[in-house]
Formats: sequence, structure tokens, C-alpha cells
Amino acid sequence: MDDPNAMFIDAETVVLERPRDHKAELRLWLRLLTCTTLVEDEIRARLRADFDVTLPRFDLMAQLHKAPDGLTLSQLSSRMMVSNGNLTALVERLVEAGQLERRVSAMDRRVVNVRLTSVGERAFAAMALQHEGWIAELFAQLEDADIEQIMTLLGKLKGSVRANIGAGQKRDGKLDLSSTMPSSGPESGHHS
Amino acid sequence: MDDPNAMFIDAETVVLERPRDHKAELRLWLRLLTCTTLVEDEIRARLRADFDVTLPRFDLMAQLHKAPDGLTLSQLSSRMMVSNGNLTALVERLVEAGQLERRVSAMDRRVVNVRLTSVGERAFAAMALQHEGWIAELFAQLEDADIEQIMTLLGKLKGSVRANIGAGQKRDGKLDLSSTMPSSGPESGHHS
DNA sequence: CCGAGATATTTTAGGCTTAAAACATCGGCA
DNA sequence: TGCCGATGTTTTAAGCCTAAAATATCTCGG
Repeated sequence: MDDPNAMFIDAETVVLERPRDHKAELRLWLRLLTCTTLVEDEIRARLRADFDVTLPRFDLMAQLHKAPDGLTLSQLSSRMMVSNGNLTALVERLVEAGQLERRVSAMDRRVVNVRLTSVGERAFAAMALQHEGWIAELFAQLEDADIEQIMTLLGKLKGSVRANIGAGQKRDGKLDLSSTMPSSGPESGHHS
Repeated sequence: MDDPNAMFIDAETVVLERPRDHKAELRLWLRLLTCTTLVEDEIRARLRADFDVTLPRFDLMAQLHKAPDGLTLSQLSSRMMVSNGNLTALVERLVEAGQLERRVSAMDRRVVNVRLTSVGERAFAAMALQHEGWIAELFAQLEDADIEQIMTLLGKLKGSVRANIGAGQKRDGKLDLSSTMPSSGPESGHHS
């Protein structure tokens, strides 16, 4: 460690030898979060002002719209990426409002199936039309090529995150089933 | 629908004459939201598991860490992009936990100034180190060039969204003050 | 000095969110 | 048949979040 060459170590070498810092990734994450929050808050405000509906309710209706045969609560929670217990009250309020109907499955009495009523379907159609326009408006300064590029890069990001989710969970002794699942091994070859 | 000229309208014309559809923008928005949610949920879970801290608390401490002289509640709410009333309870809990201290400004008794205690500063330092590593881990499959590219494109997106925020508020008869404001948005200059 | 607005924060009412525990039901199996 | 572990949903406790109203204080013109 008293190597006389030490005095010749320049900035570049230092960068190579020190644990690499990851400020670039951190900045990217913060920017991603900012973009999402900006859009989300604006859409939330407009949904409220024009339709008196909250974002979670709109999201729930959107999922059901895409599945005309209805969905179970578990399917909903997985697609909306919210916790299971969350849906109970959310669905309840929309049932009360007449926007959707809920019925216990005949096959499996644990399962609750939910679908839009025709009232809910019509209400959603009107909101979805506006919503699409709002997004287009907010994104107006992006060229078609920009959109395609971000889609691709975010696709890569999504893959990276998914591949590394749960990787840190070996810290404690909890069960790790991910290695038994297709395509999401924590050690799935990553080289950079 | 039964316009006799309809038979002569080709696909290109239809595209030009119909309200353009914006499915590409919509897909991009959904992907953006997915990426953010994936990262956010994972970071939230790790902060909880390793430090027993919530994401909003971490965010609050991060803002204060960047401002060693402390911040007012208004500055905090603007930087964190959350509503003002939200902060009262959030700050209160962290004060109780000894992580930060709150004092009424001597200059202006409406103003509350908040800063990290040395305990809070140390706690945050440990968390921030881990946090940076987690983000790097989740983003590991992105090359340096990818990161730079997404940063640029998201910068453009951010600009687009900011430029169009509030533009849709003239729809109904409600008061629109935005045109009388110097420039809306959290980053606009403040005077105190 | 006074009062009208402006500004900073807190309070209120309602809703969203999670993790974890509780409850209900199902399917397999001895 | 009777139990046991897995699965689907609800409940609970705590906290986060917003919009809007209420409160407190400041600034400034008269």
C-alpha cells in the first residue's frame, strides 16, 4: 500500500477501483418517478373534476372493461398491482354506485366474480375516450419515434426490474419460490 | 355511414379525417406506470423489511438531507409533490421518532422550519447507501447508454407534460387562474 | 392604526393502501 | 370420513393522501 506509484493514480483509476457509484441510476429513477407523478396527479384531478371519479375506480373499471366476462378479486389485484384486501372496499363502493356487479362463483364458493354493469360500461366508455385524449395532450411534444424509443427502453427496464425483484429477499430466511418459476430466476444470467 | 362517397375514402384519408387515435401514447403511459409501480413497491418492501421505514418518510428525509439548513413545510410539499396538509402528520410522526426537529420561524410566525436531527441524519445516511444499491441492482440490465437515452427522452416527456398541465381546465366554467400566473409548476421560482 | 387580501399551516372528512391475521372453502389423501 | 395444507377473500390496525374549510399571521395601502 506504500507503492510509490500511488502518487500517479489519476481520477480514472480511482473510479475503477472504488465501489462504483450509481448516481446515474438514481437520477433516472427520480426522473421516472417525477414523470409518473406529474401525469398521475393531473389525470386524477381531471377525472375528479369532469367525472367525479377517483383514479383507483377508473383503473378498476378499465381492467373490467378489458375482461367482458368479469374477473375474480385475485385477478384484479394482480392486474392492478394493489394488495388483495384493498379491493374489498373499492369494489363494494362501486357496487353500491351501480357501476359493477359482484357474484360468488358457483364452482368455487371462495371466489368472487366481478363485472361491469351496462351502466358502468357506458360510464367507462365516456371516461376512457376523454382519458385517451388527455394522455395524448400531455404527451403531445413527443414524436412518434420518441414514443417508440421510450417504449423499447422502458421494456428493457421493466425486464431488468422484474429479473431482480426478490433477489434481495434472501437476507432473511423467508421462502423463495421464484427459482421454481419459469423465467424469473434470481440468478438468471445478468452480465454487463 | 351510408355516404355514397364512403367507398372512395381510403385508409390514409380516414386516418387524416378521423380524430387520431392515441393508442401509442396510452400504451406508453401504462408502461411508464408499470415500471414506476414495480420499482416503488419493491423499494417500499425493502425499506420496510430492512429499516422499518415507509417510503414517504424516506422521501421526506431525503429532501431534508439535500437541504442541511432545513425547509419549510411549503417547500417540502412542493418538492415532494404531495399536498400541504399531508405533511403535518408525516412530520409529526418523524418528530416523535426523534428523526427531525421542527421549529417556528422567528422571522415569520406562520412558517414552520423542519430539519433532520443528527440521529435522523445518521439513519438516513445508512438507508440512502442501501437504497442507491437497490436501484442499481434493479436497473442492472440497462447499459450506460440506455440510461442516458431514457434520461433525455423522459426529460422531453417531463417538459411536454408540464407544458400541458392545466391546459384542459377551461372545459367547464370554473375559474382559471393559470393564465394569470407567471408559470405554474413546482419548479417555478419563489421569493421569500 | 386599520382592514383587506395574501400566505403558511392545520384541521376535517373521506377515501386509498398495505401487511398481517382471521375466516371460509377447497382438494387431496390416509 | 376426517384432517391438513393451500387458496380466495375479508377484516384489522396503522398510515398515507387529497381537497376544501378553518385558523393564524403577515403585508400593505390608506
